Amino acid sequence: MIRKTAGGPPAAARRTPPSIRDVAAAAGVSYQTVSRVLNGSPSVRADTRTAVLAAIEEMGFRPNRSARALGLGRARAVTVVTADTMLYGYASTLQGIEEAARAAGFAVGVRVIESDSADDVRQAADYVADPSAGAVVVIAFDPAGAKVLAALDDDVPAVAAIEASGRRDTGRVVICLDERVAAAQATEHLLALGHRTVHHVAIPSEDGGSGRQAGWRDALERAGAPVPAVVPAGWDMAAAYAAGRRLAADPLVTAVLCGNDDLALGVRRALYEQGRDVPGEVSVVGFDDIPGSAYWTPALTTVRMDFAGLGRACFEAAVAQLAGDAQPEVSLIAPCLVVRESTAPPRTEP
Amino acid sequence: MIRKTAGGPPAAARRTPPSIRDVAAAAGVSYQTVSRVLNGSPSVRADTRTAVLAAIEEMGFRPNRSARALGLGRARAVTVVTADTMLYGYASTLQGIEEAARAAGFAVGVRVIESDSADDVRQAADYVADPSAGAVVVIAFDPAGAKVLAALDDDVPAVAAIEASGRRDTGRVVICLDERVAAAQATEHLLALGHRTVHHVAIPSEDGGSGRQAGWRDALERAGAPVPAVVPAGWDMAAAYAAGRRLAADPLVTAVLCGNDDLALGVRRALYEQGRDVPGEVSVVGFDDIPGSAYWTPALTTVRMDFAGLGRACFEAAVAQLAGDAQPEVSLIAPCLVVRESTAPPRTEP
DNA sequence: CGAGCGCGTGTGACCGGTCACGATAGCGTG
DNA sequence: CACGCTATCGTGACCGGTCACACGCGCTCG
Repeated sequence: MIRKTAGGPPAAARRTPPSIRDVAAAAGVSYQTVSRVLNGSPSVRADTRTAVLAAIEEMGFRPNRSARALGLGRARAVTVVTADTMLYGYASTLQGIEEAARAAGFAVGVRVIESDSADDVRQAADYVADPSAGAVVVIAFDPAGAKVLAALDDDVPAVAAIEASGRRDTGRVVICLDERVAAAQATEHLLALGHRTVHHVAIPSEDGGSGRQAGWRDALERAGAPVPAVVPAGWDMAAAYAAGRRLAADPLVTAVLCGNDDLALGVRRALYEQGRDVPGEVSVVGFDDIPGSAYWTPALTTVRMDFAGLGRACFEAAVAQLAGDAQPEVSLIAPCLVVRESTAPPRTEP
Repeated sequence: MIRKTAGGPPAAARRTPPSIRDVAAAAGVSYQTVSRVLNGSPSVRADTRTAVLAAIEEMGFRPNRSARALGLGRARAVTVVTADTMLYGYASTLQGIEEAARAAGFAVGVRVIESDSADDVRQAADYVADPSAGAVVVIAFDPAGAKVLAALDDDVPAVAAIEASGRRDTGRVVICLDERVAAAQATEHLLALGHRTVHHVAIPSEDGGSGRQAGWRDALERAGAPVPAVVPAGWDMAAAYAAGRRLAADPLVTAVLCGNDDLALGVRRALYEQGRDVPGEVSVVGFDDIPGSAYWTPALTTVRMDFAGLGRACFEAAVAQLAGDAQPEVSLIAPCLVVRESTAPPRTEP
């Protein structure tokens, strides 16, 4: 490592960045006073404070994050635990967390969960047990995230972002987007258009019962419509495409609710290849409102979700937990259906 | 912070996680020996090592990352500096870095650059100057990234991911995807199909001269084709859409190369709304091969880029720099054109 | 047979902050 | 005028690792 050079070259540039003690010496106070200024302690006289601040400014001093974390016991940081970083919902949530963290002067780390195997789950949980991880937000939209949440050591300050409320109690703070009512809304839109029922191509869900899928089922049951078998498609567009081909072959299918916009794309492509017009013959609705969906042909009817808001709320909650404060009120923008071109009344029977 | 409880409740669970000295005491050695085992020092007798390892295992000891970083002078971590986390190229590169880092046992941090203003650039550079940032990878596809790269303190171990070689020398290790030849390839494909020339809707570029745009120009000039004015569209699909409307109005436009797939989507939508068939009347090619592009209608001809490989290579290079090792050889998958449905020969003049 | 060397290990200081406590000064009060 | 209190500031120890160096031991070699 770099050590302070005692004699060094004559006009050598400083090697080691200034420490709190260097600043103290320059300002003519003790290191503790500098520390107090850094932490905004009220018991520092105004002129002392300005002197210290001037020294800090002049020397270009910046507190060492590792040292601070070591002394404090936990870092002023947030680390996001997630099974994926590219999928729109995950990436947007991460973005929301990052923005809020940066605004608050927190460092941000990312730890992805390789799989939901016991080993990978444990490794992720161990990772965030380290104090340098700071506060933790686990994105628990899927089984891997949910397992990590359960495996977390009790004393790591963590909150979870989940898909829908009503999940079994975990003893942890959770913040959710209400996808269930949103999915119901989308399904009702299709029903109101005159469709007999709505098929569902699903993403993997944490428990298969409380999120998008549940909302779809709710709406169908409330309307007394038949509830077709769910078509699972993973996160994979290819799987959605395959599912779409099967659906396309069935003349009774006139409306499809997809677990997310990517799946909707796969389904729509399959429909296209089979010559089934969207929305003329079958209506398709997605979920998430990814940026491109408004530009598709036809533009996709979908449900807009406030993932970024979810991320920000999670950050606030995680920090509150880190500080031992009461949980802040959360106010998220409710999901909303945005109707575009991919839905229409079913073709009237000839 | 949590302090060790001296007397504490009778059967109280341990509060503080075990430290290196606790392990040493349990194994009957000194803390330094434990440290040596942790770092794989060869000068530890085999049976001593196994004893220490057993104690570590039994106590569930995990080294404190902050303490290690403080002692070492730099953290075993990599932090990614980027202007964006959602755009496909950026997100994929980040993903590649994360995978490699996780495999190597490195922590990963993210720091996004708010804008390319002097202030934001400086803040980002300051952030990674902290030793806890570890090695640094700056994604310099855009002006903000390039500015941060230039603003970096000389002694922070950093490498940059850039769009194409041939950039002005920065004195920094840079790793690039050769987009220039890739763009030329795509342009030549269109020319070979019989198009008189190719229009270009561009993403922002770091210097407007060495990346995608330059490759396009190269190919046009080599073929003696006219070089139309570049249509800049930012990162914004709406801007691409607007550009597409203008292009659609010009009957001379028969082929469009877009700076990325998102822009291609905007352009294609505009063409669609104007009733200009793709690829019948105009051919469109994108860049990046985002996951959905194969499922669009028509499926997009585009250039596949190995962003994940770029990310992995950047990580390796950054770590080598952190360790003071020689730069490793990099081998990236070259970009390749994937021809799908959105390109065809121009309609023959009636 | 003693000096020299290499192996395996332990001790002390240090990284750069934080906490707990003590010291000093200035002030008001009985 | 002695006492106590508060505002302000400084000293020492500590967080949990790392480095530099010293030490004891057994071996080889002159």
